[in-house]
Amino acid sequence: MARDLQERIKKLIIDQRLPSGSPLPTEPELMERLGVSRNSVREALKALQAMGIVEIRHGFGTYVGPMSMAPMIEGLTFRTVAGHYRGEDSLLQLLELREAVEAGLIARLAGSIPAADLADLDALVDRMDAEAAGPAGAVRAETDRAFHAALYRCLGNRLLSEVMEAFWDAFHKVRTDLVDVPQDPKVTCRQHREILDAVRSSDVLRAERAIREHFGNIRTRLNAPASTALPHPSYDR
Amino acid sequence: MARDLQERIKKLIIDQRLPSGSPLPTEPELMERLGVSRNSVREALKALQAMGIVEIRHGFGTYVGPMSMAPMIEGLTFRTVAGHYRGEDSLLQLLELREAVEAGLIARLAGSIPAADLADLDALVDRMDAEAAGPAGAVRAETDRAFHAALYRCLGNRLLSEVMEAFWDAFHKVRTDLVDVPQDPKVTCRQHREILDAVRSSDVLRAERAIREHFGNIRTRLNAPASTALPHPSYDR
DNA sequence: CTAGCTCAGTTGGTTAGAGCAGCTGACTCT
DNA sequence: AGAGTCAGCTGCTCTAACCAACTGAGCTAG
Repeated sequence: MARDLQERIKKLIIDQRLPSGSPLPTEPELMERLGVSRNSVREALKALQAMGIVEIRHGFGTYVGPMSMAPMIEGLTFRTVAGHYRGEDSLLQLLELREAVEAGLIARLAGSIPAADLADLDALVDRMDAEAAGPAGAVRAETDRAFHAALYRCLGNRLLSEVMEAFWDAFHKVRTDLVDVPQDPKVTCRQHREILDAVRSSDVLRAERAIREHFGNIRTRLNAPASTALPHPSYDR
Repeated sequence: MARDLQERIKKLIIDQRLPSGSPLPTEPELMERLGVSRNSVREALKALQAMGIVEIRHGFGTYVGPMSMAPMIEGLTFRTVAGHYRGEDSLLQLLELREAVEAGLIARLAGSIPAADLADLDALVDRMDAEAAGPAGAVRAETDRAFHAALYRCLGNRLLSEVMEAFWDAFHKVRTDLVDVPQDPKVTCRQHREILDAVRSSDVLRAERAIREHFGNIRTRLNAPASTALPHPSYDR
């Protein structure tokens, strides 16, 4: 029945064509319309919130959610962390997934990427160089993220962008929490520039090779420290 | 605080290295251990259930979930349906995502796929032929699904397989519910066989081309019927 | 007249207690 | 010894009350 409740609320959203951000009926209203107690309504809403379908703002109301991939990040992160602690190579599996998506996309990019995006990417690689040479001696994670996001922006596929960012986020979270990955910022910069140059020159094969090399590099570094499995590394996410 | 509760339960699972299927404390036990009311415990568990992290069995107990991608399917399906009804090309975006993943994977497959898997794939394509020539005159969806699942089985990446099946499921659900896609079973069979042959002959480029052609075919059929947007096609999922 | 504060009303958040419903396992009757 | 039954666990739903966050109208002070 709880299951059914969720479906009925979803149906409400779909049937009324409610866009993201639209206000949903208040809890008492839903109680009456669905003929169940407040408790059940709340449990259904909680579940829908966990799936990103609704957004609940305390003292304000309930709204149709942004339909982002945020809940997927959380689920994926948890799954990967749990798998890692149980000795599975879940982090590597996540990396392979990222590699597959990006390698499959890069072909569509080469040659059709707008000049404006290329300029943005140039700026990002320049920033990587600066960060590598700077006091930290490492490329900031945010810069790496921005590069990969900017790369596929021109495809005009919101779902694609969000899924890739979700994968990136989950990977990043788990990596920083669980394993101490050595960085060679010079190599990182070089590989990103190679990807960019390949895309710019419309060379599909070279672009795909560059992407795979980049991920191969991450993979190598991942295996290097033998997956530091701390005895009880308090999980705090 | 509800947020915090979920985190504490997740931390419980992680810290104790509980594998999928392990029993979790009962609701009264969680009440006491976490110092909150039963209602709050239940809402947290509902949210975790929606993310696939726990599994609740009425009259039996609460268990660590299978960590499958099932919740993602649901979220993705809903997102796609909602987007479609609002006039977005969300179904096409989902298809592009599938294409990207499969195109990015096929290269790793060509040449390294075991003979046993090839035999399974042969059998599946044969079944497709039989179904196409049979009374229904169309390839069963389950057969198509099985083909794509079997193709990447040998990569030994559970996450990958599940994500791809999740994408397939979401796509299939939305397509069958929303748009009336014309099928040419002969073409479907031919394209699957071409993919299989390309993989068997270790021809990376040909395999990738075959995959892209297959998805291109689906894409064409998707656009053909001008996305039948019914006025109020009662949503029942 | 306006800027800021205050307070009432609305909305979601939490607690408590009671009874319902599904499953298991031991006990009993045949 | 086997099948039926019942007590006990488990999660599920409901009711009712109060807490906490936010909004907006109205008031007060500048």
